[in-house]
Amino acid sequence: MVPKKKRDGSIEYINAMDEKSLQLGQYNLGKYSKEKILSTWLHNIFSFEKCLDVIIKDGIRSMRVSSNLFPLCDFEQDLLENEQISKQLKKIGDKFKSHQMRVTTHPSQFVVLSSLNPNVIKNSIEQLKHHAWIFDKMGLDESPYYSINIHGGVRDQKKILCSSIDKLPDNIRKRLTLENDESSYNVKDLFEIYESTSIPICFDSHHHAFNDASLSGEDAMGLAGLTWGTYTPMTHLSNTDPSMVNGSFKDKRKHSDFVHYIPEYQRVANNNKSIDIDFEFKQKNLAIFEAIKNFEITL
DNA sequence: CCCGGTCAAGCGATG
DNA sequence: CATCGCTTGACCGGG
Repeated sequence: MVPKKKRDGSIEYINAMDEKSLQLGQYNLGKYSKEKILSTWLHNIFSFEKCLDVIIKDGIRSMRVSSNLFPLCDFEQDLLENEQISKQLKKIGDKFKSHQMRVTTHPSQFVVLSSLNPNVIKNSIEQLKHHAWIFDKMGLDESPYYSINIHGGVRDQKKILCSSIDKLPDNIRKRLTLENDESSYNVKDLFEIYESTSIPICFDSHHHAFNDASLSGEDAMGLAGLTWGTYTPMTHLSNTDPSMVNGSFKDKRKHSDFVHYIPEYQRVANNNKSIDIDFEFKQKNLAIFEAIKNFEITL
C-alpha cells in the first residue's frame, strides 16, 4: 500500500499493485483485440516492478507474485512469447535476486491435484506450468526457496495427490510446496505426502487452528520444518478479525486488515531467522509496519 | 463520475 | 440446494 493525497488534502492508502483484469465473456464476444490483451499484460508487469520497488524500499524481503498478471493467457498462449514480456520478467527476476528476496506464488483454488476428475488435474497442471513459466522467465532457481504453493485439494485423496505430483515436470515439482488448510489436509496429512514425494510443507498457523491434527502449533510447525532440508521453511501468518472471533467458520477464516496476534513460537522462530513468514493481511506492508511496532517482530 | 451487477475454473461449509 | 469464500477486487454498462 502506498499513500496518495486526495483532492481534499487528506491521505488515503491505495494498492501499489495496479493490476488490470480481463473477462472471458468479453473475450468470447470479440471485445478484446490482441493489442488490448498484450497491453494489459505489459501494464501489469510494469506495475509489478513498481510495486516491487516499494517493497524493496520498505525493507521487506519476501513477495508473492500475482497469479493474474496475464489474464486470458490460457487462450492466447502465442502472445506470451514476446520480447518485451521476456525482458521485463528477466528484469524483475534480477531485481529479486540482487536484493536477496524470497519469491513465492499461490495459484488459485481451482488448482486441485487430488481431484477425482482427471480433466481438473489436467487443467491444474496447465495452471502450474504457467506459474513455473513465469519463474523460469524471471531466472529463479528450481527450488522451494522460490515456491509455487498450493493446497492438497480434495480430502482423503492422498494417492491421487501423490501420483499427480510424481508426474509433474521438474520445473514445477522442484518448486512445489503444500500448505495445510482448514478442512482437508492438516500438517500430519501433508507430512505423509512429503514422505512419498519430498514436497515441503508451508505451515499456516491460522489454518492450523481450524484443523490441528491434535498437534500444538509449535509441534506442527516443527513437523513442517523437517520437510525443508537446507532451505529456510516458509510459513504463513494471518488472523481472525477480533470482531469475528465468536462468528461462524466462514467469518473466522476471513483475514483481518492488521495483525492482532502472532503465535509466540512463530515470532521467536522468525526473529532467530529459522523460518520466514508471509504476512497475509489485507493492509499488506502497513500491517507489517504496525506489527513491528506492536509485537517485537523483526524483518 | 458513480453505482450495482457481474465475473473461467473446484471444493467444502453454511443456512 | 443455492450461495459464499477462498490474501488482496476489477470490469462493464447505464445513469
